[in-house]
Amino acid sequence: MDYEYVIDKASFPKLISSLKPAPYIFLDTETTGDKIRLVQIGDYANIFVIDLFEVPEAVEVLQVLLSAKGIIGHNLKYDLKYLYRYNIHPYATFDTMIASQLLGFEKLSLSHVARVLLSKSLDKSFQASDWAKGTLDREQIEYAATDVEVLRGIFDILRERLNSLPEVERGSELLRSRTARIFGLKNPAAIVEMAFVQEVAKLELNGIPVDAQEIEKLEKEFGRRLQKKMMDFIIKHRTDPLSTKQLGRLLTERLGLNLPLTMKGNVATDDKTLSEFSHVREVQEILEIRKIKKALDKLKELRTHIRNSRVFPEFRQIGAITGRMSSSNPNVQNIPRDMRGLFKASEGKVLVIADFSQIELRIAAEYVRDERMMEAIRQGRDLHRYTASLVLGKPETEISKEERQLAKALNFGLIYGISAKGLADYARTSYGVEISLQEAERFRKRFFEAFKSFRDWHAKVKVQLREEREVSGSTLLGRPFKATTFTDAVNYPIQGTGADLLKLAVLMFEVEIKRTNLEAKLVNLVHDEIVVETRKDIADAVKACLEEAMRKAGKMVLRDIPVEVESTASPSWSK
DNA sequence: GAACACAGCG
DNA sequence: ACGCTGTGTTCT
Repeated sequence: MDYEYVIDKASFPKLISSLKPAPYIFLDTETTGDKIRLVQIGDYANIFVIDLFEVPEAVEVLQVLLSAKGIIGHNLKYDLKYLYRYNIHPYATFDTMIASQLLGFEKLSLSHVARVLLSKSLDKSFQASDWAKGTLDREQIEYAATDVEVLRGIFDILRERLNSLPEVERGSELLRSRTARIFGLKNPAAIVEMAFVQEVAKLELNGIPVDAQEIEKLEKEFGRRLQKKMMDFIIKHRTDPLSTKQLGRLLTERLGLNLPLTMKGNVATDDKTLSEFSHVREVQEILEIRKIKKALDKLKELRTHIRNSRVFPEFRQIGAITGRMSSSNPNVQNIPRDMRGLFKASEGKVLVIADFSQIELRIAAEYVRDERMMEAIRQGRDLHRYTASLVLGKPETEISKEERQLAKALNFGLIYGISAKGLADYARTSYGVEISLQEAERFRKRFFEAFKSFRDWHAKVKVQLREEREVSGSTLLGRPFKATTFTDAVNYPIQGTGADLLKLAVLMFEVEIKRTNLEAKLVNLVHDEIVVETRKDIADAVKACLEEAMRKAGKMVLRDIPVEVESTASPSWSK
C-alpha cells in the first residue's frame, strides 16, 4: 500500500494538487482525548496520513480542501464532532456504517463490513494504541493508512447496492441535492441518511439546556419522600415494594387479590393490572412508590449527565430497525411530560418546539392509498370522530367521548396490525373502554368495510407472509425493510416513513436557516418532534422557518394529503 | 452477565 | 398491538 506520512509543510503542495480533482475523499481520524492526532485522507490513487501534532498548520489546508469535498468514512459522526471543533466543515458526507445499516447489516464494525464485502480481515488491534506519544511507530501509521484503503473498497460496493434498491416515486427532488450528485446516489432514503449524519453530529455537540439547580433540588426532595414511603411500606408489610416477587406474594397470598400471571408465570403487578385494584390501600401505596421511584430515577439519570447546565445525550442515527433514532446517556426521548419544564433555555434564549400532528395515520392513509381516509384528511376532519361515525353508523355530532376513544384504538390498530383481541385489550387498558371480543370483532369488520384499501392491504400482507414467510418492502422514500410477522410487516413501512420524514424535515430546516441567515441550535428530536434553541429576539422567525421546513418535507414525502405542524416558542420544553 | 419486570416516551 | 432505554431484582 502506497501512502505518504505528512509531518512537514513541504508536503502540502503535493497533497493539495493530487487531491484537488477528486469529488470525494476517503477520511478517517485517530484521536487522543479531545485532540485529533492523525487525519488520513485519500482518493483512489493517493493516501496521506497527516500528523496534526507535527504539522498543526495542516488544519488550514483541511479547512479549505474539505469545504469543497464530499468525505467518506465509517461512523463519520465520530470524526465530524472532532473536525467541527477544528472548524473543518466538509461539503457533504457518506457514512459507510450507515450505508451498511440501511442495507440490513447487523454487525457494523469496519472490520466486519470489510470482511463481508471484501473477504478481507482487518487488524484492529492498533485502534486502541497510544496515539498521544511523541513519535508514532511505523506500524501505527501504516495501520492508519489501511483504513482509507478499506473505505475505497467498501464504498464502491455499498453505493452500488444502495443504487440497486427498488426505485421509488417520492423524493425525486433529492436527486439534485449535493449529497446525491457528489456521491452518485439514487435512493432518496439513503441520500437523506447520508446528509443527516452531519445533523446528528451537531445535535450531540449542541446538547440540551437544563435547570441544573432545580434537578438537584427535586432529586433530594424525591429521595426523601421515597425513603420515607419505602420505610413505612417495608415495616408495615415486611415486603420490599421494589421486588415484584415479594409484591406478588403479598398481594395474592396475604391480601387475596386475584392477579393474572406474566409470561414467565410470575404474578403481574404492573400499573395496568393493579389499576383495577386501586381501592386496595396497599395497591395505592405501591403505585405511589413506583411513581416517585420513576421520577427519582429520571432525575438521577439527568443529573449524572449534566455539564455546564446542559446534558449531552448520545443519539443513534438508526437506533430502531424502522429507521427511527434512539437516545441514551441520558435518554431524552422518554422524558415524562411533566418533567419537560426542567429543560430550560438560558436567559435571553427560548426553545422552539414543533411536531407533526397524527403523522403516522396520515402516512398510513397515503401508503395504502385509502381514498376515503385521504379525503377525510384533506377535509381536515377529526379522524377519530370520523372513524367512529363510519363504524357505528351515526352522525359525527352524536359521537360520545367513549366512542371516539374506541375509534382511536381502531385507527391505531391500522398502524400496529389490528386483531380483535388486541383491540379489546387496548381499548380497555389505554382508554378505559370496555368491549367484548365479539364486539371487538364486529367493530373491526365494520372498520375494514369503511376503509377498504386497508382491508386489502392487510389481506395481501397475510397472504404474502403465508407464502413467502417474509415481507420485503420499502418506505415512501425507499428505505428497505424485511418483516417476518404480520404486525411488523404493517408497522415498519409506516413508522419508517415517519423516520424518513423527520430526518428530511431537519435537513430542510438547516437549508432554511442558512438561507435566512438565522442562528438556531438543534437540541432534540423525538420521532415526530423537533426542538431548537434560539435567541428570543429571532424566535418568531426561527419558528416560521421550522414550520416551513416541516411542511416542505411533508409535501415531498406525502404528495396527496397535507401534513399539519404544531409549534410554540417557550422558555422551556413544556408547553 | 443474562433475563425479566416495570415504567417512561412516540 | 409497533418502536425504543434505564433501573432494579432475580436467575443461572
